[in-house]
Amino acid sequence: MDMAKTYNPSEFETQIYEEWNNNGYFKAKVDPNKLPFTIVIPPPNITGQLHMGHALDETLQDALIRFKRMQGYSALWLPGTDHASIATEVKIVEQMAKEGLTKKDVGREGFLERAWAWKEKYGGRIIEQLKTLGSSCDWSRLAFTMDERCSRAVKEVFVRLYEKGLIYRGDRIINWCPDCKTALSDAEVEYVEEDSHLWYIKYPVKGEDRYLTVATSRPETMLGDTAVAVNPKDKRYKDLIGKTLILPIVNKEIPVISDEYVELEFGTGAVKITPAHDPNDFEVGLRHGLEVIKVIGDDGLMNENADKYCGMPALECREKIVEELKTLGVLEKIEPLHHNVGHCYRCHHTVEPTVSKQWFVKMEPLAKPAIEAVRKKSVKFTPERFSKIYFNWMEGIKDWCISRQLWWGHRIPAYYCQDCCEMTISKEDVKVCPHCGGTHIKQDEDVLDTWFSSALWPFSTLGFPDMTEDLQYFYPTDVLVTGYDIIFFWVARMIFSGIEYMKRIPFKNVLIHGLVRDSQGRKMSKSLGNGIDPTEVIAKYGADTLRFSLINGVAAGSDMRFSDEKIEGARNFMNKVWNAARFVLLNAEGVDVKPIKDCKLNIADKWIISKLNKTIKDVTVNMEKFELGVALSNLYDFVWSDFCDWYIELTKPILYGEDDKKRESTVSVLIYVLGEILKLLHPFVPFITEKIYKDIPNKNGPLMLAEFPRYNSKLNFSVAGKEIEFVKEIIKSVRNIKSKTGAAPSKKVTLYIKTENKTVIKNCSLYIEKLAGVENVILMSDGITLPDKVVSQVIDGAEMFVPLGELVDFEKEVIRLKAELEKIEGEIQRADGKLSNNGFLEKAPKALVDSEREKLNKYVDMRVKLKKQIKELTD
RNA sequence: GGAAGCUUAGCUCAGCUGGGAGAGCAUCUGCCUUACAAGCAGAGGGUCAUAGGUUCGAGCCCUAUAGUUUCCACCA
Repeated sequence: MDMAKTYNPSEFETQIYEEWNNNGYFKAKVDPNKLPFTIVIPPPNITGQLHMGHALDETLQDALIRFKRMQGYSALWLPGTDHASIATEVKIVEQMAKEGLTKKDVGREGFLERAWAWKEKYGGRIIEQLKTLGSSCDWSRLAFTMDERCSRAVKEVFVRLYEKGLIYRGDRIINWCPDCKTALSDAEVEYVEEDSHLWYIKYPVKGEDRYLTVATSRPETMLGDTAVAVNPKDKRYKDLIGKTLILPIVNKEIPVISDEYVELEFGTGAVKITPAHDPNDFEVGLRHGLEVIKVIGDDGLMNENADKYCGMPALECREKIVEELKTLGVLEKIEPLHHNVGHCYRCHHTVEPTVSKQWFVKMEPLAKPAIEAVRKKSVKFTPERFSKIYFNWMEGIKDWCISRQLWWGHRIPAYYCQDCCEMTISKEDVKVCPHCGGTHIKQDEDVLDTWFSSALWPFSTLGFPDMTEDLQYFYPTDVLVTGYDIIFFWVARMIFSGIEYMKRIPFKNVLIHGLVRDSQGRKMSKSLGNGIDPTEVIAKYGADTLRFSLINGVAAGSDMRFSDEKIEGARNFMNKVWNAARFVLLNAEGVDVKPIKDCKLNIADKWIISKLNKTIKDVTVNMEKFELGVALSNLYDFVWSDFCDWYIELTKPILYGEDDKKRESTVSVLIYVLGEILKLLHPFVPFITEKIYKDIPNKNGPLMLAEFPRYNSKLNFSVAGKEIEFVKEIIKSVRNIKSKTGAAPSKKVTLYIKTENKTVIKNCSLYIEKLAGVENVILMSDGITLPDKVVSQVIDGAEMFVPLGELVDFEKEVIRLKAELEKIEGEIQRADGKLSNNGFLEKAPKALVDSEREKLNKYVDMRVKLKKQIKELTD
């Protein structure tokens, strides 16, 4: 045995990881004799550094994949990274800015060169960090959303969708980020509540001496107004419908139209319509055939349509317009307004709804079967409630804007002929126009939304569009593990993509986990500086400690608070496992360890084996239900409470005793149970378990390839189990007596026991003596009389007496016994209450009624004995 | 405006198809007992948010209320 005296993970984690990796244990093979089990990693951004969210996500996946691998599946965990279009592009732009360069300066080619160089330099950083966490990914299949395989899949899908009429290009209102200078999808806009104002502006009616007042939160857009709308039911404005207004400042004639969309209560009930800069106005414009006039440019500055305001930032223009309206005398009033304003999810700049020519995916036909798949439970969410969030989003889904005015990403495979102006969509580069034979071809400048390639991830990484062996064997994948924050961005899109292109769902299960928050429940963020860096935790405490602290006791789907205390708790458990293993292995030295089936098992052995067997069942069931937090705490309890606190203590009298045969068999059981514990724990804490396993005798192969323990109904020894529980109660009682009476735990006492279960006590007297600090166990029978002054305790099935001489304060002892009596009285009342209730007797299951009756008898019996003891003391 | 979650010990949270309220941390007491003081033994601590209801029986199911968190929608 070469285990160090203290648990020091930094001494072995790296080495063990290399052993696994170098020996190819992570590689998944297409094996017709095995069932596949597949997880594709949510690809971290190449710009990313490992944070707690990743750590949780990857640990869950690694635990699942290791569990399934040990169960005999051909388990593939497919790793990869995401090119993260916007996020990466922003980084490159920042980097160039330091050199005083802009995108324009270096050009598209130069920019992409830099981006790829950046990817080569930093893209692997997070992969290395994943390795320190112990991730058992098949690195030979490492993918990247912009590698050749994935890019091919992207083009294939784009072309197919276009040909099917599900991708179209058109002028639509989209969300524009003036800072990132690109269009965004609806999902990429976050709404934030802000305080603003509502400006009431009087629009003069043409040829009449009256006004129509409109209310707006964005006066600068009035330059692009092409109508004012009122509700057809609004009596106030009935006569104005169809009339013409003079748009102030611009002095343009615009009509008053009627549209249901206008709310009567809000503002004045009259809405200025700016189709170019508001989604609702755009819709109204379509219905009424209104002109679309853009006044704010893509750079966030007012454009040439804004006339004298041209070139001015929109917000500044707003102030100027308000001033001008004031001088014109058409500003009626200003009211405070609290409303939601859209922001870019990447840079948090205010987004500008604007009309723009973009590419869209028609969502309705795709959403339908995707909704159906979840409804039919072909795809199951864990926890189930997340399917509601999914339905909610999918059912109200709008077309997906997929083009981005960026350079880093998959360039849209649309080619425009300069000669005939025809467009060609093609998987291959187009050099010659298929329409006119011209050669002046320009490819679309835009790239695709990052999530367009992410949506294909479960099959693009396996070889799609080719029906590769991998794709046939490993698809559909089994479980997708991710946070609830990307259900819309990613999960939903993978589901409809898988169904559309593969004709099969991409995964059977979606395991949703929550966010890792700080100890006060706040989101961990760079700006708050409250984040705990997982790489630091790994360096200081080891990956196992981190993994344990992230999983133990955490319920699926809910956020968790993470703190130093949690880490310490986890570390303490690792230390406990380490030391227990050390105890077992030290005692096993020089002993011939046999399989337990060849051992003569004693009562304690049978008890721990039964407990282990139950734990195996609980852990397995909970793993299958994706309740990893519960599974791990089952293990925690078993290892610490049952194995360490009791079984190891129970083995000591034998290990330190004289009987070699007994010692041999006890060591064998210790080794067996420890081995099983290591297997059960391995998916969660792979390093420490593999390290200890090296010293386990009679094993074959590494722990990570060992077979996961299986529940065995033959290993339930219920009689022995009950007997040990009885003995435990006796030991606890003696300890309790000592503690309550102020006697030192080490003080040896004589214990008198009155019980029907004499054999158990005889067989276990050694345990009682060693664990409770008892010198002599005396079984009460005829002819044995108790000393005068004793402290007593009544438990189910036994009465105990300990003479403690002068040490005891008898008044205190009477108080203690009376308190005990009171408890028993309470129990009797409860049981009696139930049993005197006819409803209970008639309707409750018979077994329950019987057990209540049994309990009542037991308590009544205990009451008699307690009363007798109190009487003896007070006489 | 719509939806979902949460409310259990001082703190953080478990609690399964309804059948005697649990863990970790913290607190108190006593222990360096030859695996572990990162430990051992013992103890205290809860009207399960509130009010109704269903049931023989409710922390769990139903209804309402309050507090809290989150998601969606976007009404100018």
